[in-house]
Amino acid sequence: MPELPEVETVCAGLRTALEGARLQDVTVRRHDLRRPIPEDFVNRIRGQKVLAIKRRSKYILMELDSGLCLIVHLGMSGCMRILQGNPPPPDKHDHVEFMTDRRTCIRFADPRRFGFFDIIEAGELENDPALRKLGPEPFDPGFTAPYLKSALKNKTATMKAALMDQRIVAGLGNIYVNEALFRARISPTKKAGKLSLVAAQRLVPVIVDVLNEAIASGGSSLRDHRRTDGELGYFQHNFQVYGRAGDPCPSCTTSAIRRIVQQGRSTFYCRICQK
DNA sequence: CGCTCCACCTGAACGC
DNA sequence: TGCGTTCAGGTGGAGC
Repeated sequence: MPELPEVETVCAGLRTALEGARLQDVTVRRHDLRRPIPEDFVNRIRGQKVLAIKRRSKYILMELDSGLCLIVHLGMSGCMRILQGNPPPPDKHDHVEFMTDRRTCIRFADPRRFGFFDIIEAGELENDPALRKLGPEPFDPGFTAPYLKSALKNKTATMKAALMDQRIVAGLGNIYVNEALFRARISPTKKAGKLSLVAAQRLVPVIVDVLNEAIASGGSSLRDHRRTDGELGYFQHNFQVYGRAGDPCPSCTTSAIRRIVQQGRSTFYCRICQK
């Protein structure tokens, strides 16, 4: 599911429910997620207060008052539900649950079990193997056209592959890479090392825009992505190319949107508008 | 090292 | 209705 905007939307919901609250009960119903949930997981975090909810790329970071940090990744199909009071019986994919001292229940459901939970010392965040290699956040002042051009220098991979690479820029996934390349009129098959500075100057702001718009509309959402309140996000209705194979290009209106496969994933683009 | 491919897992959608 | 096939947002390890 979730690319950066969806994770940011989930974080916003978690902030309201969790910041300043104490994790009174922690329940793990299945340990076999993408990374197994450690045996001592519950004991290490039960009773602790959540100081802050942060986001790095697609990772949710929960800072606890003991100096530990809970890292959560939603994988492809993970979602967080926030429920007040006594929750209904869990269904088969509700794997992890927190009950706070405010009687708020936070439920993690993940049918495909690609998500994971981890606990590290807050001071070790930048050494974490998952976080260490990440490139800049798209909203960082350091994410500029000159940065992007130099990060792509000599790369023979395609633009699609390069923008999916979290070491170049963190947080983009399949949908927003498709949308950003369309808006910047850059072909997904273009060799990344050949990107001109002018094209990079178009690309950087549209990446920021497309993510900001998705966050503003409540996190994109796919078929099965849900916000923490269980409502679907709205941005799915605004995709210009993603999932629109065969439709007329919204820009030139004469050519049809094509679907190709790159790195085993669908790419959608207009062959006329994107060079 | 850079790059591509594939596995991980389940469910939804579609074709016959 | 039912069965088989294909596809899905991410990540990271294998292998070239």
